[in-house]
Amino acid sequence: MFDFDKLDKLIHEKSRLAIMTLLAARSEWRFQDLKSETGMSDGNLVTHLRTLFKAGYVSITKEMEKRPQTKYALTESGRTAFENYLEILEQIVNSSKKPETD
Amino acid sequence: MFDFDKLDKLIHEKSRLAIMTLLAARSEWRFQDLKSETGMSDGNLVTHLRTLFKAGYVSITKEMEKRPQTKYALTESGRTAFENYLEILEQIVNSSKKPETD
DNA sequence: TCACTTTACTTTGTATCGCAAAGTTAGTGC
DNA sequence: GCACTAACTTTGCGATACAAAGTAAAGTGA
Repeated sequence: MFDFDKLDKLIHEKSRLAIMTLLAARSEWRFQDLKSETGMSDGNLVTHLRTLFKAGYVSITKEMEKRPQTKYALTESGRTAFENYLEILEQIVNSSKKPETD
Repeated sequence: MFDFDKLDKLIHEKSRLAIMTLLAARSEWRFQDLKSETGMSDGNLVTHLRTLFKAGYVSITKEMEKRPQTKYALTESGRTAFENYLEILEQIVNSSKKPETD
């Protein structure tokens, strides 16, 4: 069996999994783009981003071009955590596709 | 992007994911074996199993050989739900391994 | 027979968390 | 100054995971 406890709880949550997947696919995201892509409310999104930020998984860059703009990106540690998470997912997927004979 | 909303909330939860993975790998499980394998408390385990049962994902069979024994198994619908769930996981894993250039 | 154990379940209480809605702050353009 | 927007913060609700303790029913051992 896998160590399901190793499934990073911070990532293993639909909303944050969506965010992490987005962040992993592109180097940088503006708040508004994340918002429209995920369809989350401001408060909800910002809370999840802060959670990921506190964990060190996401970096926050504030800029002031025309309007205030905040950009979010994966940190190294975030990418590592995400990759580890994906590895466990992969194991689950693979093993369940080829069930062991008992 | 994937439809993360399609990630079956009943399955996408560490404890129940563990249970579903076990149930998918073997045709039948006794309560005690699930308990020792997952390390969960009675109350917690039975609650998760009942949740899955209510969703129609798990069947419960009560027997009386020596001690009372309850056996749990995946239903057809449970297996389907699990496979659908795995499919989304797989998409996430695959896409994140080969990130699209933006 | 009676105490004890085991299985499987219920109840209770706590702590956490997702989420929406509404309010807040600060900058921009007119 | 006023409307508008970005990006928060606050508040409150509802759901839920989980542990711990209690319960019921059946078997076992003395």
